[in-house]
Amino acid sequence: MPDVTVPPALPPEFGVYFALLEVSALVQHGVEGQLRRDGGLSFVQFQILAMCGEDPSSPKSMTDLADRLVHSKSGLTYQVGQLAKAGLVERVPSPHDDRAVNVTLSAKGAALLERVLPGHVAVVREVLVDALDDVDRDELTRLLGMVLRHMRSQPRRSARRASPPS
Amino acid sequence: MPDVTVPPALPPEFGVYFALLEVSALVQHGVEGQLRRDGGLSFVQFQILAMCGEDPSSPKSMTDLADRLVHSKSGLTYQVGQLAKAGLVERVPSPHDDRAVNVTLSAKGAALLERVLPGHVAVVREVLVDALDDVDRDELTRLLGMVLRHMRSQPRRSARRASPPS
DNA sequence: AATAGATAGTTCGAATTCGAAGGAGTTGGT
DNA sequence: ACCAACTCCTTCGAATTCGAACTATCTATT
Repeated sequence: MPDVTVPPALPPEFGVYFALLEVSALVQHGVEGQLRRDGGLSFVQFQILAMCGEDPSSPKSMTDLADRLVHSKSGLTYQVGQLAKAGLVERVPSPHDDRAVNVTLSAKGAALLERVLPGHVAVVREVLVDALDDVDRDELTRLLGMVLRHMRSQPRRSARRASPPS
Repeated sequence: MPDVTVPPALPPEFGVYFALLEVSALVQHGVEGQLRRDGGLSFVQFQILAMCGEDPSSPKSMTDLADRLVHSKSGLTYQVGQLAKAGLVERVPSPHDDRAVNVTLSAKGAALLERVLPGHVAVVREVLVDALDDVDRDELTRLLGMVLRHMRSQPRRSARRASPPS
């Protein structure tokens, strides 16, 4: 019998880490089915549409979308291409920066978003929102907001690895 | 200005949804870099190793892993294949069920896991754990645990068949 | 036992993802 | 005006992911 080395247990405060990952994965999975059925959309595509519809007065660049959705830029190029091909979004050259491309919802895209949203809301409610009462839900929102602020305040992705030797 | 913006069409209690998704994506992204650098592992591969090392006395089947990591079975087959090819895990036929395959850490896999874990813990701590004080972190853990229980009480992920409700 | 229906895992093709490399535009210092 | 460094986005190839179809095994009912 191979002696099984017991891997070092993680510190107990890391329960929050695993719980977070699993909850988020389960929510995404639950939502993906609905989006596919009701609108033929992948989760990422839905996120792009939702973000574009969020505030039409401030158009979103590819980089804005990639940062917020935590997606690679090349992946975004691909998905925005798919959505554009389907006539759901339009690429609009930025007036201020000739390098940038803004992505806006087309009328068709806005209509699809509205068609998909009720079912989406229902699934998220069933799977996530209804798991907690109002007080606990507000508390969870507050705590996640704190984490988000903490993360956003940290250095960008160009984080150089601190050489540990010294 | 609120920390968490929500598309106008969504009820306000859905802030928790967007916050959850973004936090989780950022944590994963932060962790991926460290895993790749320190161990040449993808996040999924690390999760598989970590889960196998969690409690060697209770071996994990492919389905166990797929359910817990919220991954497709075919994707798991691929990744376990990669890990086995690298000599990090071993496929062991289940003694109780000839259909099932259990995945166990090899000595090499356990060693790699131990080598990668300290840096991993450091990144998770920096990015997530340190965002909150002890009280808030425990509270977040508790709330996520409640959501998890709620989700798990619902039909399994594998439950997917066209069976007419007679 | 014998059958039907679930379950475990794999294989396959198609779609998606990422990182690296590259083209084009912008910025700031001189 | 110039040049270097930076940013925005796309293209490309390789790796990963999923769902559907399939084989083999288990379970429950008859």
